[in-house]
Amino acid sequence: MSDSVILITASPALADYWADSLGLQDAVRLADLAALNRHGVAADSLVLVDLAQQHVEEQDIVQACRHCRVLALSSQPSDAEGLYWLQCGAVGYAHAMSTGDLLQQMFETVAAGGTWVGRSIMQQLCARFGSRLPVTPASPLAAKLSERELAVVEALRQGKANKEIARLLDISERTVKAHLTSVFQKFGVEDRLQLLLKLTGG
Amino acid sequence: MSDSVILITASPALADYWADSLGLQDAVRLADLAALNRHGVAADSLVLVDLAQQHVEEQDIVQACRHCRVLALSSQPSDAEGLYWLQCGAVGYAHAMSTGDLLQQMFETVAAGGTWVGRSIMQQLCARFGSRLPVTPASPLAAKLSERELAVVEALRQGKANKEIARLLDISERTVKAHLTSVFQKFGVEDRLQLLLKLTGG
DNA sequence: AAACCTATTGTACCGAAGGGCAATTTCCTA
DNA sequence: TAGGAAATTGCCCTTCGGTACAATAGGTTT
Repeated sequence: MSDSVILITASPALADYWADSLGLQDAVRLADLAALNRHGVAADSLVLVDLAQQHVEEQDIVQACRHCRVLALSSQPSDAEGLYWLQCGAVGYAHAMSTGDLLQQMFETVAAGGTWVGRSIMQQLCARFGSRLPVTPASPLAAKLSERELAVVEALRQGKANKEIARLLDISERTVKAHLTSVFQKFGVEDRLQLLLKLTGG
Repeated sequence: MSDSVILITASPALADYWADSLGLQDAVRLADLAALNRHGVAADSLVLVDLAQQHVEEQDIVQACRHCRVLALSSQPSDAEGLYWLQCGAVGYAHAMSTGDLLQQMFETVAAGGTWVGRSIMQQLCARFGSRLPVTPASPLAAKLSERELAVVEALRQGKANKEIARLLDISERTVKAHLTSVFQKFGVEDRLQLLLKLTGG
């Protein structure tokens, strides 16, 4: 079981709803994430956060998620918002006014060490995961690019600069440029930015 | 909830264990995924698959996951295996001999439309993003940008150069640079390439 | 009114990116 | 064995990207 539960919302009514649904009348209540980080709480606490509040700093989210299990609850859920919080380290994301059953469900799931993620978001997460996989010799890219060019492209995909790529592959920066020039031609683009867009389907 | 439940395992004992733990004495039992795809089942069925069996074709997995909610259960769980199945579309992954409580937990989670993912796997899934967060108007980060900065970012998204952006917005190239410098700071990146990666999520 | 924020632009500097021209090496094929 | 493709690198040049140091103007907040 979790050491303690913290409810974070500016709305007393919402906190009441959560507490009633989950049987947590004695849960700690705070106004915002900043307060959580300022005062600190027992490590590994379970934190329910109402996303209605504005001005949530990314740093606050990351810090909170590092120390506690954060369950993000939005009054207007969207996949984008959910992905954002999950990437910051939240272990669950759902509608703030979910039914008691669903809240109970999520609560038990995360309490058991799992992560509660809606179907749509999970699919997006996996889709991105797939698109991030390194280019394999089996992909259509390989047909056009040489082995070395592929290596350079892979590094470029990570946002690396020519100098970094050179160090990475243990070749001179000039050679990196040579490979890139070749790749640009094969793909009909003018620079690394357009290449990246072409690769990632932007 | 689910239209029907299918248990896929070559081990009758394991099928019994699942059925007992979840109170599904009347669940359909099949030997392997191929059988599921061959005969077909009610769409959106909940499928528990024992991963002990060898030679599971990726195509079979993907096809099964497209039509049903697949809960992958391994006798020797590993993050790599879990990630593989989740990528294929599974909605859950855990130890095949998990405690009845945990099985029940997972079962209810996926029945509720969620996804059961262990902590370790979730972290890896998120780690694949690195520090790159997809930013949409729904994300808190986008709210940090001014109207003008958003316009510049939008153009950058198209792979446009500073000079083009300047013409597009009818401002000087210097102003474009000013806006970009501001955006870089707000997003914690060093150049347009990293910004793009952060925006598109790779 | 003073303080402050945003948008705008200029000049200037520096490093990164991209490419032209040319040379060398290695490895594979006709 | 000669020819060719791929990889490698150097030198030099141009353009682009990013920033430091300012300055001006309009709008908002206190």
